[in-house]
Amino acid sequence: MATSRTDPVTLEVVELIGAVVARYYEEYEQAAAQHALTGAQARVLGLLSLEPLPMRRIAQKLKCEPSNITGIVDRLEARGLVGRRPAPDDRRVKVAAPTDEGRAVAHRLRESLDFAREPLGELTGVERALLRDLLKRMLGEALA
Amino acid sequence: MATSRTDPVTLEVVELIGAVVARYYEEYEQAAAQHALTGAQARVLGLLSLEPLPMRRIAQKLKCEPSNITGIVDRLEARGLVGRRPAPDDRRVKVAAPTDEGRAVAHRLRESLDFAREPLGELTGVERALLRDLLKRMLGEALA
DNA sequence: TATTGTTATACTCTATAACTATA
DNA sequence: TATAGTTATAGAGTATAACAATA
Repeated sequence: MATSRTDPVTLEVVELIGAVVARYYEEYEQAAAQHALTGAQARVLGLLSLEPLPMRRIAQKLKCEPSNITGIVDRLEARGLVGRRPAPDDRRVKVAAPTDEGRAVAHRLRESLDFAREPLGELTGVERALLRDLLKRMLGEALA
Repeated sequence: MATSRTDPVTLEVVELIGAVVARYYEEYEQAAAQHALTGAQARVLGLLSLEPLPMRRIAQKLKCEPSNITGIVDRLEARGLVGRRPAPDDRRVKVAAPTDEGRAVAHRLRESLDFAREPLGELTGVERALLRDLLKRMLGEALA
């Protein structure tokens, strides 16, 4: 197939994906700031609102060093959005979980993340399904 | 049309876009690190390799405060990748431009940004064109 | 006076290495 | 001894405010 890595359509798609990434990131930071959170704090809170996690697991999900998570959770805890509790079976492990207020903020945060929803309104249902399938194939096994 | 902001397909697409953004960002940082650059430094160098720019214009493009650009360009200049020169018509303005080595690094950086190219190999030419059109419509006027 | 770039300051995120408490 | 979390440290990005040079 005509799949040179530098064919015009491919380069165009690469540029468009760059634009999507820039816009998504920008709007994510703005949404976080509206709740007086940094991007990293918002990401951790969002993670924990799905499922309480040990510190080390948070670091794995965010692909950063565990030592960084200490400070981020510290600041979320100081705001009353997150709490730590020792795991019953291994007292070395500390599980971070959102408070009721933390869950509420995480929910409002998701609501205000209109980016990928509002512009999707431009597309018909069939087109959105098509886009979904193309993105899925593009991401391939990396979805795990 | 059945365009509720919370219909299942829309939510799925939102999640997929989040995955694309995460992967793109991660790989961008890695590519930058391979050249001993931070993400911000790589972005500025990439911008300047297209066109020399006054400090203030760089800040506008990166959507950050001008005071931040001083340090980023300082570090690129210390590495010999970028130079500053006063604008002839307004000596307040300093135009940053890549050196020959800066241009070479920017070029290699682009080469190593395989993300949105390699996985696009999964798609046929027709599918890539389809993806391009969908992304274009999604981004709408924001492409300016 | 207004604008460009810089400096000074404070905060956050990041990685590395050393430390503690458990296991 | 190994592992989970933390602390200490240093570098980088960010915003804000004040400043110098130029317009």
